[in-house]
Amino acid sequence: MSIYDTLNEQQREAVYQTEGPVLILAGAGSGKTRVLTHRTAYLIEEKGINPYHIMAITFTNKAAGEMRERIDKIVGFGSESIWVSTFHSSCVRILRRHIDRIGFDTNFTIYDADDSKSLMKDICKRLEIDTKIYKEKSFLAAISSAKDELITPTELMQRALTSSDYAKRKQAEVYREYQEALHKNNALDFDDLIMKTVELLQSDPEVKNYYQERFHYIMVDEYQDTNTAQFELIRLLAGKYQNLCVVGDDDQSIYKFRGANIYNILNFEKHFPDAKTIKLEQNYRSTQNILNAANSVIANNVGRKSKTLWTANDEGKKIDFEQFNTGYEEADYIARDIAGGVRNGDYHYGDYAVLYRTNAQSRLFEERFIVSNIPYKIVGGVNFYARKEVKDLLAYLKTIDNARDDLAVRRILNVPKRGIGATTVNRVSDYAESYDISFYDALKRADEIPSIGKAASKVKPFVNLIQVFRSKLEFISISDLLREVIEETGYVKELEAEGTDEAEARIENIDELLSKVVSYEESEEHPTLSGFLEEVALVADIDSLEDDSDYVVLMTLHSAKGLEFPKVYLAGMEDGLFPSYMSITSDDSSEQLEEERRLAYVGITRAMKELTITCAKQRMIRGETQYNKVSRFVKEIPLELLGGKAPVVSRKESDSSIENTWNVKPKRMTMRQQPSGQSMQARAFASVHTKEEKLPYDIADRVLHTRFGEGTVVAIVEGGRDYEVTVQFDTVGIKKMFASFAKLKKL
DNA sequence: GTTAAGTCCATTTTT
DNA sequence: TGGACTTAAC
Ligand SMILES: Nc1ncnc2c1ncn2[C@@H]1O[C@H](COP(=O)(O)OP(=O)(O)OP(=O)(O)O)[C@@H](O)[C@H]1O
Repeated sequence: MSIYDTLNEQQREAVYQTEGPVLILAGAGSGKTRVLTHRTAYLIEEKGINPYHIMAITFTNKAAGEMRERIDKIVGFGSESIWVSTFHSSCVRILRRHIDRIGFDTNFTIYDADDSKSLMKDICKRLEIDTKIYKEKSFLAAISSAKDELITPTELMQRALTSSDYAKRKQAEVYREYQEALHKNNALDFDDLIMKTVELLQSDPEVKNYYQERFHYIMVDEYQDTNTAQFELIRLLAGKYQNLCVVGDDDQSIYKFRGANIYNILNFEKHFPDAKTIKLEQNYRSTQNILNAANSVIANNVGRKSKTLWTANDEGKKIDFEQFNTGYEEADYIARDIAGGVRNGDYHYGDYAVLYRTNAQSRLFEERFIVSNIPYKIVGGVNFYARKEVKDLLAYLKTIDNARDDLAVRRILNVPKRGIGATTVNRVSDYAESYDISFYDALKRADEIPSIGKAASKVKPFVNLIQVFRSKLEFISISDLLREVIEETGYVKELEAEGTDEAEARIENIDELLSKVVSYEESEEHPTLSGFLEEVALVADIDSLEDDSDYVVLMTLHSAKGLEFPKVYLAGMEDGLFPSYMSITSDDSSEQLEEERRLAYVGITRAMKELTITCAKQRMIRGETQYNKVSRFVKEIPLELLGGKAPVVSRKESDSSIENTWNVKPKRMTMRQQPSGQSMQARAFASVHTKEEKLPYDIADRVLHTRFGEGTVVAIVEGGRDYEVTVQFDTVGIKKMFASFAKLKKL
């Protein structure tokens, strides 16, 4: 029996249909991703295709890794030479080789959202735009959607000129400036990665030919969420052999807000007239009840491609629907339910996922889970690599690696404080501009810049520091380099001295960064600093999910796409939250509501065995209490599928008592890679320090600090749970710290 | 140039 | 509610 016998008939057809354009259109859990994996294996194993000629595009880096792994399990060889990656990573790979042909240096830097924003701020300042009226964010949004549609600054300007909209013209102008600035910095933003690749392939026949000849077979997962630029990219790459297989579900298109164009999938047969369409109809993931619920919700959308979806699985339990008075009770219920399920041996923590519409909702669950000692991991929110402390240290590494990223250099020039302020930065910047050199090169010539005067003496040590690191680069490992950066800059020391929970969380993140460097070094045969920085630039939070770890996963519905869990909670199912207030009130409300409904469909279909839907009558949203009705999507589920342990009854006895027991606040930053519940809780409690009755020192006493050395106490302020002590140190100056952290010794 | 206090304002979703 | 940004004081 071959492995292809584990597929059903339609799936097998999709696997065997290797030639020409193919659209696999199918509902959730029908094995689309599985088909792609087997199809790739089939190409290699049965068709004798060289893995080198196969490209597979996935939605996340994690999915790419998994696909490669599974192919490897089936075929046993060659999987490493298949091109499996996301759109963004693929483009970076192509551009690193060939972008010089369109006027960039191949070691361009990639700007993340933060970087783009600071660049935009500069530009608005330069163009004297009143950012109270025209917001940076709105410019960035306009530029981003232009790029998703492959619209150049010139084209945008032309469009703007035909309308009399002043704002549009401003946008086009800013777009042009923004692109020029990026070019000058030899940088690309996220959307550029795709657009520039398309530009490259369109303008350079040689490069286009090279890649067309490389990719004989191309496959794209989650095709319903591709945008116009990505479509064009695929069309170009597949232009020669036309062996393009796309896989998707129009009912799961949920990324319109970032440019996804559902017509890519709806019109696939028009784009590729000889396309073969294959539909998969059997769902292997969920129980009948769950599938029925999902089907009845999505049936309320119009203009869908017709699809059947059935399952041979059991009917399963009814969907547990619970309404609570507050979000606290909701979180409490879910926490108890999980704890109970694990206690009974029904599930492991890792079988559970809590899904919600907005990241802000994670907070209540986090607080509750800490109290209940439930191990969890929050996916999403602020990307790990976007956190201040991580970005600071990465900026050091970037600057050491090559100081061409002006933004990175500027970021760390005064971190830690070196007494270099905005004025100096601007003057150096002007100087760099007028001599057409990089910011860092200008810093090196600080003495020659007349306008900065004595500030030059402050810049010198910084440049020296970087040069010293550079000279070490070839002798020490990346992790040791990072350790030295941390040591020399006193970054962690400073945080330690702060002594707050937040600072502690930042230190943990820095440790985490260190271990990521170490694991990069271990995984790579020839680890390089540039290689590490590259890897780090495009990771999404979801990539850090580990399958074999035993923790409850909390994430937004968007992040959950493509995943599955034995038991799923859909929390906050309230009108105004989900569907969101924005979608209900906007002027193209019906369209937006359909997208929200698709999101609900995605959420419901993540569940394999059990689904719990919860909502709260009242909920705190940005400091205000909102009263919400049960989500319309819940009402679209037939009543007979719903059950509930305590449906729609208010539970008096738990009213206020719950809120009052919640006094353990989680740290401000979500920890990465939640360890076991036990140590998590231990740490959470460890941060609640007890105030000492009386301090062993007083104002004007001489004291000793483990890091800062000797100093004199200048002030002691009694705070809520601790004393805040201000000390004038002999060497490092004045520092404020909490007594219980600083552990000062009286001399 | 740095820091503390004070004001405004926005909240979907993210590679 | 709290984060981002501005203003005022050191
Ligand atoms: N022929 C099959 N026999 C047994 N199990 C299958 C079969 N096909 C798929 N499955 C299982 O069904 C589940 C869903 O498969 P997969 O993730 O590939 O679906 P999908 O269509 O990509 O889902 P989604 O659209 O939700 O991303 C997986 O657990 C997979 O192992």
